[in-house]
Amino acid sequence: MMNDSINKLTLEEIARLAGVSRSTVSRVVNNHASVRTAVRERVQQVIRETSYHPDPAARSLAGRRSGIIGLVVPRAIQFLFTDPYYPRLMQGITQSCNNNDYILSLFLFHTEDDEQKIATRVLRNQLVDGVIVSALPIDHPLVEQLLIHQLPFVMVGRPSDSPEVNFVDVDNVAGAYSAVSHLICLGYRRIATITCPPNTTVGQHRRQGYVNALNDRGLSVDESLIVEGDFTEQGGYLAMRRLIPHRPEAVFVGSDTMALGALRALRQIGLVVPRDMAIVGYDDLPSAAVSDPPLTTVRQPIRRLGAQAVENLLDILNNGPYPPRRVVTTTELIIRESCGSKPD
Amino acid sequence: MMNDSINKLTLEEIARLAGVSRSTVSRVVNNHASVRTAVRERVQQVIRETSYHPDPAARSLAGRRSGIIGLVVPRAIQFLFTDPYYPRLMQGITQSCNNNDYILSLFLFHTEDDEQKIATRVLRNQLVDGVIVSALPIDHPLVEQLLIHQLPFVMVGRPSDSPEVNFVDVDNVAGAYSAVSHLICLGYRRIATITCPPNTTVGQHRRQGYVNALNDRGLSVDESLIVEGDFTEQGGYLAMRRLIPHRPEAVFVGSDTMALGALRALRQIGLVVPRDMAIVGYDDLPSAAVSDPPLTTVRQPIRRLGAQAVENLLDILNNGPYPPRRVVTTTELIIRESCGSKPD
DNA sequence: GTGAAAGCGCTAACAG
DNA sequence: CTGTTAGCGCTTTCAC
Repeated sequence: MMNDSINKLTLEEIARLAGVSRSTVSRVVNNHASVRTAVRERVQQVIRETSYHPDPAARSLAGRRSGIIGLVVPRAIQFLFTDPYYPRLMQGITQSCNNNDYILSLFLFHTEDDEQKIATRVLRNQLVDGVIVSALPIDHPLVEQLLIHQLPFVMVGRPSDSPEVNFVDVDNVAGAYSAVSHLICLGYRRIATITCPPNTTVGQHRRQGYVNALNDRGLSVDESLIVEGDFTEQGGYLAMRRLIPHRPEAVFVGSDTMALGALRALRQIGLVVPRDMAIVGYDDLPSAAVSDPPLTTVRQPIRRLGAQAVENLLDILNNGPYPPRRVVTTTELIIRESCGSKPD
Repeated sequence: MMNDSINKLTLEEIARLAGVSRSTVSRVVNNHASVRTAVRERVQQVIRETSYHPDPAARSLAGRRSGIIGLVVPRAIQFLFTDPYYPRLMQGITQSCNNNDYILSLFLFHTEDDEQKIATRVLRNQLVDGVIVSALPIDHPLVEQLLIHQLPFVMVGRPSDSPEVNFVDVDNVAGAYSAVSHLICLGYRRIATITCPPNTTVGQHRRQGYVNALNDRGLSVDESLIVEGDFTEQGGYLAMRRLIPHRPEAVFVGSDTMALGALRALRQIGLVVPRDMAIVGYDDLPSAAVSDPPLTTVRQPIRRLGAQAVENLLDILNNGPYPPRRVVTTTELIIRESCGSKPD
């Protein structure tokens, strides 16, 4: 009655206060070029004073975009979600979302039913403008579904093939290579590896790096020194137990979490790292620095990967899908105590 | 031309196919009672055949609800987000969201700017129907803001006072009490504690449980045996280093993550747990079971807390805010090796 | 460069 | 119990 600020703020209202039309305000809000500078500034002024924010629902109904992107974690890898890797990835993702006024929705599928039901909902509706999917087992159907529905997406980690798929990843072959090379330089010859699951590209790439490093130094690959892990601590523990009878001098473990399990297996039977066996991990999770002994490990910039994935996704949203965005960043070998050391 | 399934599916379209009006379809979709069974079934049939899903944007524009809830992690506790506690909490939350066709958005604030900007956006717009906030430092302004804006919310962990605030929590006083009592039963007398930050209710409650247990057994509280931690591994490490000169026989640590740091401090100077000092943690994170030695700890049902928070929030959304929903669940003492043991 | 007008797909009175 | 009718707040042609 005496104060119109009680009215809900709408474009209309801002238009009235600025003495222009609704369309003009919309243009200003959306940065459309064709608005006279004077007018633009007046409108912006009003928007600031009223601290007006456009209604996202109306926006996504009228326009085509929701301002939301999704992070999809399929059931197949849900058990990995508790790995410290994920919180860091999400930190990177949200940081970039915050910077770009985008919102992140989290889709964790627990059951097949979830996966079915929600996937449909997400894919068919314009609920999200695009999604980020973390690395998947090779040939996981999700990729194809996303492709079919033409929902823009960026994968964190590398897809198996599909030259169309956008991704951000580290060079896992090189990362593993650097770790194993370092072990060789230190004088170890009988070097084993606990791999990531072979049905993942990271599993394949890190194994390849291991093999390459051995080959390049003229060391032969002994299949009995290659044991499969499953990304989990327990998996690392079990793998190490299988490895122990083969008496490796050093082990390159495909992830820090598994390396922690491997350390536990060694400790349990009284073997001392690195005196009795050297260990190198992968990821450089926070726990790697405080394990016993501290882990030498291949650092990957997890937060940055998350942030980069978002940036690429938004770029695709704004500028179209071609060419595919494919970013490969480098790793860094962090040398701590678990690999032993010898003076040069 | 020959196949109308190419048309975008709308309420209108479903109505046409089922030979009813748009409103009727809407009623069926929203489970409004007043629809004849025969009609209802016919409509449902069509919906199934076409696998129609209502447009969430239109829905939230016309109706009042977005079908989205938020998980808010303010900057003040962002550094805790990497704690394994969070992934588990999110698993519980998403599980419950999935079951109720709700979507979770994640709001991680990294900077003050974020906090300002996004909080405004979230709070003022009907972007989310409600939010879940994880435990906050006492008197964190977020609570008041949410209250003022009347955005429904449920806190995981206990608010400082506010009888209006909905929350789910465990009985931390009792949890700590059970841990310390157990140490006393084992024969320890000189029992220290590494606390959670005192500006949190969990810090206060767990400390209270510690004090109560000592008092009830006629043991006096020695302030030099109470050291503050900050929830982090490093914090636990530093706290233990301060504690060591006072030679406690046993330490009740306010969280597993800190307990891990405490173990590291002891290991570093060659003290053996539990022979030289007994340790009990809190949370029962996965890493507690595989630490060296495995941690005796107070288990809280983190996933369940998350799921429960969502259920309460949705209940509030559907049935109004009164009475406040306040759920307190119990903890369970998990006895492993770090506390030592004596035959009865 | 700016305004008018037509929806986006749905919910919610209001009639009947 | 069901249909008709207004919008929800915004984007977007299309004129001017």
